[in-house]
Amino acid sequence: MARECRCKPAVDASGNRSRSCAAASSGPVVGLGGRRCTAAQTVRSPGQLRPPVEMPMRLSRYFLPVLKETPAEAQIVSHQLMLRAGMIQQLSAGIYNWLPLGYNVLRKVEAIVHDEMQRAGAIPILMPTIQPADLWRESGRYEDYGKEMLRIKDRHERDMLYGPTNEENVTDIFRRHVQSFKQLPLNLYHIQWKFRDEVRPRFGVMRGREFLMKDAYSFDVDQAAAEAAYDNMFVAYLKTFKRMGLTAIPMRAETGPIGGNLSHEFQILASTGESAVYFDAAFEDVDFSAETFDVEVLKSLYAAADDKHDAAACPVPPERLKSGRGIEVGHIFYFGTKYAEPMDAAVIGPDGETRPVHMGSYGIGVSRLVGALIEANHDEKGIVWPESVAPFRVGLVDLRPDDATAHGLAMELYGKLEKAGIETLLDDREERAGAKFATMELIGLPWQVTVGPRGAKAGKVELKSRRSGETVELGPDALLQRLGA
RNA sequence: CGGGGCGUAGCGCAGCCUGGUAGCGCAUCUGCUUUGGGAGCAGAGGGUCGGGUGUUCGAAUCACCCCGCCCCGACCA
Repeated sequence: MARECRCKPAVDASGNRSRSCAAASSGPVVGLGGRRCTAAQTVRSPGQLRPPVEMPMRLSRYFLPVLKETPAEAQIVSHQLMLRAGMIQQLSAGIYNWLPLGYNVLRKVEAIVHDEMQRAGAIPILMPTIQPADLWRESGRYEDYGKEMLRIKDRHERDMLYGPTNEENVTDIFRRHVQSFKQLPLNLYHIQWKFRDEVRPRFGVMRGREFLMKDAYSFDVDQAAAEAAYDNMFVAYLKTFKRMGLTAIPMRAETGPIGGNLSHEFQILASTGESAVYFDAAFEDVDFSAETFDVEVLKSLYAAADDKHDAAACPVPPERLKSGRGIEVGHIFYFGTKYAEPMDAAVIGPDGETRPVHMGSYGIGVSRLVGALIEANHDEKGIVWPESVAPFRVGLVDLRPDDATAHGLAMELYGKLEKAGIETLLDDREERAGAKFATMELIGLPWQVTVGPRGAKAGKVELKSRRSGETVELGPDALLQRLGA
């Protein structure tokens, strides 16, 4: 793990929320409309919209506690930047508060995962965080799981637990309602908080004790059908990560406490990743933007994390072997009847015979992804969000709220961006130019629009790409057009 | 769970060894000046020194116990 320098110049937090500019008090504070569909290629009916994850916002009225200084406890860059950008705040070891900016990103990631799961045919449900121990005794895992499972008692001294995963729970749902192969295939998923009492939580949300996870569970009549369901999820994962601007390499994996004999983990490549990974150069030729994939080909390509990689036994010739660092963000399993048998989840097949259902489970670390995204997208100045998960798309810098021309133009643009439903964060604080630019770069919004007296006089504003650093001067109309307003 | 370290103002730290009742930078508040890359000057506010017990005339400082957090290792979405 790359460690950042821990030198600490004696400086600190630039404040949020300086007084709001009196001159800026006209106009609506928050737009009610302006909901953008995060899935560019999907059109949802209004009934399918989830609560808005972003609204135009002015910084003087927002809650963005940015830190000028890197807190001592953060070791890796994503943790440092999440703290500095006011995204999260630790409440206890491995347990975090999600502040507005971080929560925005978390919901963006969540929305993409939801969308891709449903496109793949999985059906959303919601299972509880607290589960009765008896259910886990049925599968034998109450005894097997070990100290990672947080065991608690209710007031009646009944054994309960804060779920580290939900195989038993979903199997119980299944067995109570499904009797026939005709009701298959079925894939139920949810996005819910989990708790694993890690001995040593670290790296911020990358390895917390409480974490948000998407877990899907497939039910099929036999192994062949279950493996098709597995492949279906395999492809959905590639699409999901691609949509977040990440390259995820599927690797053969151990099944651990989930069990089973077929498993892949998905590692995204980031220079500061937790483990070294080795993979066939052929992965670099894969078009992850594709709609369809040849799963058999992808499964056959070599890829392994360092603990499973043996240079001597590696089937890939050295000149075709690539290496990098990876972060595990997803893990899929086929485990057959491991839970169905002890828990008596069975269906009647076409032949009239009753047989245990074949299952698989498919996890994505949603909260971990927020950290992983930063590991894969940052520079020395701060975060560089991919557009699909950015907390706001545009950062509008009202450079001099006291300059009538510049301020007027900034507010006009803000109003138009708001009306067009473009997620915009307006920096209307009474701060110096440097502080405003530094904040924008730290929080990493994809597009920065600077409106200052210099340009405003000539009817020009500045548009800057956070990622490339490229800057263009253009008029307000051209700007709005560029941003799709 | 083994080994190590740290808890002093919102953040980052000094003071502790050698006990005498708390300090620096940033942030915050007020005023003036400044204003395209984390401003300057002047003034102000803010701390049961993680908690408890003990030693002492006196404890941030010494001793013991507890709690919390961080790092290395074993373990993991």
